[in-house]
Amino acid sequence: MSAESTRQEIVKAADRLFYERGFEATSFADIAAAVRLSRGNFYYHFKTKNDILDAVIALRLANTGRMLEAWESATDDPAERIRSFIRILVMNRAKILLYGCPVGSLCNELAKLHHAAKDDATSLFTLFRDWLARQFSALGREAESDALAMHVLMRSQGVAILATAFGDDDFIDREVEEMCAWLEAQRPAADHS
Amino acid sequence: MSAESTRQEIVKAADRLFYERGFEATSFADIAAAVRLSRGNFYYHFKTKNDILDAVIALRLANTGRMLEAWESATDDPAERIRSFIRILVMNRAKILLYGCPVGSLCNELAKLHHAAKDDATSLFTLFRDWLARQFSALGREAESDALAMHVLMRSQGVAILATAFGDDDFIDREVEEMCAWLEAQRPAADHS
DNA sequence: GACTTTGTCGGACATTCGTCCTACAACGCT
DNA sequence: AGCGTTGTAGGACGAATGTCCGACAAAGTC
Repeated sequence: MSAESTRQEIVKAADRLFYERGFEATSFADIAAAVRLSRGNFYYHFKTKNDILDAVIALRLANTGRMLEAWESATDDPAERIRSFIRILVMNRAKILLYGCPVGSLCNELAKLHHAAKDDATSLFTLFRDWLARQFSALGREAESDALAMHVLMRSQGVAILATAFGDDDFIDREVEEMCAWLEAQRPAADHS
Repeated sequence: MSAESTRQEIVKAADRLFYERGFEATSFADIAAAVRLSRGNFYYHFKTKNDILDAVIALRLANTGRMLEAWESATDDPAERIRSFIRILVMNRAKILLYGCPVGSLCNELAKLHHAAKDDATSLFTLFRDWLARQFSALGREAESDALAMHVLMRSQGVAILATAFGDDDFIDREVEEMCAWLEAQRPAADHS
């Protein structure tokens, strides 16, 4: 097995475990067991736990970037693109009910730990934020595009938190529907000048 | 010092530390140091870490209950009562920017840990949820009162998460204002029958 | 066929974790 | 004055933590 592919296996396993258990609660031994490597051997691939965290964030940034590009290629309609984002809540409902949002929970944990990588984790949000803002601009809401993007982000975070806390499946559907209705209402008023 | 007052000191310190650092990341030694007690002596007051968590949740339930009663005594206007809830985001902005929402982050962490006390933590949300639902009922929205309560809860959770991630002070103000505007729009349509 | 490189293994390390016990100081009661 | 209760101190316990090292198998290079 090449070093690079082993490294990727480690990062993939760490990505999953950091999401499911949290960063602090996941030990070297847990990740090692997940990829069936000896615990000590980790030192060869990653010097510290923070190095793994950096690699996981980099992986998520790359994956998120690809996902956003795919949504952008799928349609020219900005509203439909935004709906693609909103539908994450439905697509990933099973995992969200158990573990919440990977980005939100990581940012929250790193904030509490005053962790150096907190800003890197936040940049995952920034990726979504800027992409959503571009879609709202394309929708003709240039002036408020960033505020609208933050609003969409805010709603999906809130839905994820409550869905996890209550384990409520239907709540997700209701709020997603309401979010889509809100989105339709955001189309700019027709210009009668 | 009586055992009871020492116990309360411990629970108060644990409450703060669980909020600021998270449950898992807070050790017996941390709490002991905060109340200037020897680490080993904890066994006299609390047999296990879970016992402390239970006591912290009980304390939060009691404090939250008192807060809701105070809001209910302060005014007869249900909308103004709901605004009292929304204003938590402004009142506690400093701590929220650093650590997020105490309830949301605790529920999320306990969910990831598959912790037995997760449902107890969720009952903190339930307290707010039922109280908010009663206010919406009093506002004349009986049929949708629970959904509206969940919507308010969802928004405040989302605002807390993003405010923490971005450290954005103004974002809180903007979303609180928008939430109040949304609330005004929730008054039932006048009955013309 | 000797030599270097690459990736893995098993375990050592100091520390910290949650848990638990024993010894003792301070106090109220008789 | 002697006694029992109550609360604290200090430290022991095994397990687990993140970090790190030396030995070694497999593969490629000369």
